[in-house]
Amino acid sequence: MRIDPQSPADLSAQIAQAIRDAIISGRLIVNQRLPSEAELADQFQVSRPTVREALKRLAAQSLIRTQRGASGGAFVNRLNFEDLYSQQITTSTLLLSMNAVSFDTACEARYALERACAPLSAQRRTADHLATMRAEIFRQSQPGLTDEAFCASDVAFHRALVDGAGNPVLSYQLAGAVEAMQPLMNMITFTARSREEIIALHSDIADALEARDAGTVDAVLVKLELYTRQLAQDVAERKRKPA
Amino acid sequence: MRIDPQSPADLSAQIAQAIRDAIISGRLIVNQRLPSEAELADQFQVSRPTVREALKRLAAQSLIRTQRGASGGAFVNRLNFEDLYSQQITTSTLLLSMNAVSFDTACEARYALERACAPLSAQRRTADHLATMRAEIFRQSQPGLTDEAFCASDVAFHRALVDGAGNPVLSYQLAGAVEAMQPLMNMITFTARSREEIIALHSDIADALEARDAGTVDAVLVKLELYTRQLAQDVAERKRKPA
DNA sequence: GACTTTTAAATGTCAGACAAATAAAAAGTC
DNA sequence: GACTTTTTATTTGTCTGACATTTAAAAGTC
Repeated sequence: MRIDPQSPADLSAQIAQAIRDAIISGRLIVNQRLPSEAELADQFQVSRPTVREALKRLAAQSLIRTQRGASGGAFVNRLNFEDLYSQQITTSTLLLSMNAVSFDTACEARYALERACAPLSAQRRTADHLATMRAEIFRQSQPGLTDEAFCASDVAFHRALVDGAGNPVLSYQLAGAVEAMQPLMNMITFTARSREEIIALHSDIADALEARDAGTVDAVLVKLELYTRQLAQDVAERKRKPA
Repeated sequence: MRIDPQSPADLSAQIAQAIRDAIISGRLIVNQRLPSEAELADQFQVSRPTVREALKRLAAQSLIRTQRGASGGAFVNRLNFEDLYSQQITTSTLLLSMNAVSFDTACEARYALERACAPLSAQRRTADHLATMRAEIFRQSQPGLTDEAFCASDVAFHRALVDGAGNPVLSYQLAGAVEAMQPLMNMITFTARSREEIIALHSDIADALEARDAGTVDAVLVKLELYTRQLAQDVAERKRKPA
């Protein structure tokens, strides 16, 4: 692992990249301890604060974890989906809030992904997944529910659908898409409440999944997508020309 | 923006989270300049190195960029897909190489996502996308091509298919899945060369996309998935019992 | 007015120090 | 000897203060 002191890039960025490469290439393996900060500083011929900045960069990507104390140090982290979920959600939320992608584009991607999960979920969903979905549908039909709680339940419902596919990669990919849209969906439900319709569609999905009927699930998801995008469009128009 | 000095978490992590929250909530908007490191240190009542570690964490996630010199500083970054692609690829590659997910699971997710793009791509692909795909097919059929180059071309082909959907979110999600599998696919093609079959399937896809026939694209992708997973399984078995 | 020089502000880097946590080793106790 | 307590060494977390480097704007010069 070497760096180029003449490079215009920050030393800490170079060091982070060098260590990252070592992890990706397998020269550093999971749970292996990196040299101490002092040793790394010596090795790269930089000061300890510079090394620390590099390590913080890697920690931000969950590539390493650090422990204090004797026999502490920085260790190569085994990536787990928990960490990745939250990062994915943060990224997706920002993409939407910064207008880097339109709601329509995000919505299309979200339902495309969800429909990709549907056949797998119809095939593999367990009784647990079904029970979760039924429970969320029941919660959604409670009259006193706040809009926020309804949206959270909506997210949980779709989460169960996706998890039913039994593929953590798909779950991870969709976590961002679904959760990132919650704030915007919230805004929509505030103005255009139509819970009955959504609940009915959710019930259709649960029924179809119970019957392992992938085709129907897909069809209902298409309906739900159209409905969502229509609502978003209505809200957008109402905003442009407020009565 | 406040932090809790009593919290067990690192101060730099807390500060990073506080700034991250401010960006997500919209209190800090794109291209807005953050206070200087000295001001932030004063505001959070910590030292400048601690602030710097926090900023490096955010920089690692592409949330901010820094400029040196007068009127320099840290600025809220508009997320762009270029940055996100490479992060996604790094993450996906590590997930695979660390055995956090099996090749089979990754493969299933990858083709599920790709099939989700197929109908959109059949509808929206431009002549450009088709030309790219044809060019890659032609390259793949050149006899002198190395295995690495064949794989790279394979990636480029599928990239064009996905990009044809015209949805950057889907492209971004798939970038990781497809590119991360390249090294492993490489390994497979080394042992079980069967380029003709793959090229034939690629041609079928291009033809179907030209005819805007989503159903056929989907069917061919299913074939390709089965073929890929069969190959992977064969290689795995051969490894377990090496003749 | 156009060009050059100076200046100030900001990040990048360094050195050295101390605090706090932690595990291992050492000492003490029964 | 086995267990508990204390000590110690190691390592990260944080601070202070300093200097180098970059850069844009201000000042100066022709």
